[in-house]
Amino acid sequence: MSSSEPDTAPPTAPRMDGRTGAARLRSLPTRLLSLAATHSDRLVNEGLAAADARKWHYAVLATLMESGPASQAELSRRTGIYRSDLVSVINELTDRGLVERAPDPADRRRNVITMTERGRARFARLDELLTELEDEVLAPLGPAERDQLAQLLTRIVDHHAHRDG
Amino acid sequence: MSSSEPDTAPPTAPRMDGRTGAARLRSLPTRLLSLAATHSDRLVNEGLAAADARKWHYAVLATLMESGPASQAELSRRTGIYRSDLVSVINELTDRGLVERAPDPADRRRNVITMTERGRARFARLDELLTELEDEVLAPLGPAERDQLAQLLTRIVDHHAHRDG
DNA sequence: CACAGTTCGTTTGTCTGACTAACGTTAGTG
DNA sequence: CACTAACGTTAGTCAGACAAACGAACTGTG
Repeated sequence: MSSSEPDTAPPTAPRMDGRTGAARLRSLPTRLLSLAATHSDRLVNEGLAAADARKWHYAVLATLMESGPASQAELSRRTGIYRSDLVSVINELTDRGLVERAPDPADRRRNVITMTERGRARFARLDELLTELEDEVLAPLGPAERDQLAQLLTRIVDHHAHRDG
Repeated sequence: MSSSEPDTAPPTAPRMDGRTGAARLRSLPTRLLSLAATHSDRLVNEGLAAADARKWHYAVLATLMESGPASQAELSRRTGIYRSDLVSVINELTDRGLVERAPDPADRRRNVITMTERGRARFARLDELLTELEDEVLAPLGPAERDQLAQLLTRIVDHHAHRDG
């Protein structure tokens, strides 16, 4: 128990380290992921809230920016926002005059969401703001490390995205 | 990836890349962090739920395992669980016979939470389970990459933990 | 053409996690 | 002894992720 570990390597990889108890707890990647995301989300949400915006606003504007007008269902798919939650997001955006919601004449089930000029300007503002916020979140990391982190996270996200929806 | 990058480094670093719109959206580290944490949390929660447990159960047991009996306030500080939420967690653990809650004779405001024998066995079980779940979450990454990820996340978490609570 | 199945927008509601407020009890401190 | 602070607890807010269902509209098949 004190120190000598048998050198017979266990078959299926041992415990992460020699760690047990709370030390293990502190080093658990899933926990670190949760904590980091919590801090990150808080900073981002506060920053955006101060500018009267939400993450979803940015997500929708960014998508419209790249792909042009789209139906809500399409926006839902591209941004990952549930279509039930998207309703109020579009409401907020129209209230602020950033997008317009109009029935699609070609398919009367759909609404076509179009960006306004104000919307484009707004996106530019939010984009800058978000750059600053990202910088704050990633403050302790250098440029190369930030890239690495992004890459690793992308691999994880892609892997799990393909497995379900 | 291809090869030719202009070596004139811009003064204040430009936009992350040449990315705009949705491509930028998809590469935002804060967003990746959120998504990865969502997937990770879901897997972990489902796995633990199948074993009639929750993340908090593991966190508390791990802390008790390492540091021995503690008051709820102390557990709150060490695990990061709010003391208001800790109440029901301890309830669940006592219901399952994994810990015992007794008033502290030395300070009658406090409860002393002590692990039972069953609790220790339970922790061992959960620890194994969590190892499997971690493995599932980090499936697309190799051992070295997992370490890197853990390190990067630790830096971020520590940085932001010191800044507030 | 008719009918079944699907898609779309929307409303409503659930569940979880992070977090605040307040209250009675108990300990220390000047 | 009066004050303040810590403790456990209850209750409640707020946001995000997600399920269920519904009417309206569209699509494909026979």
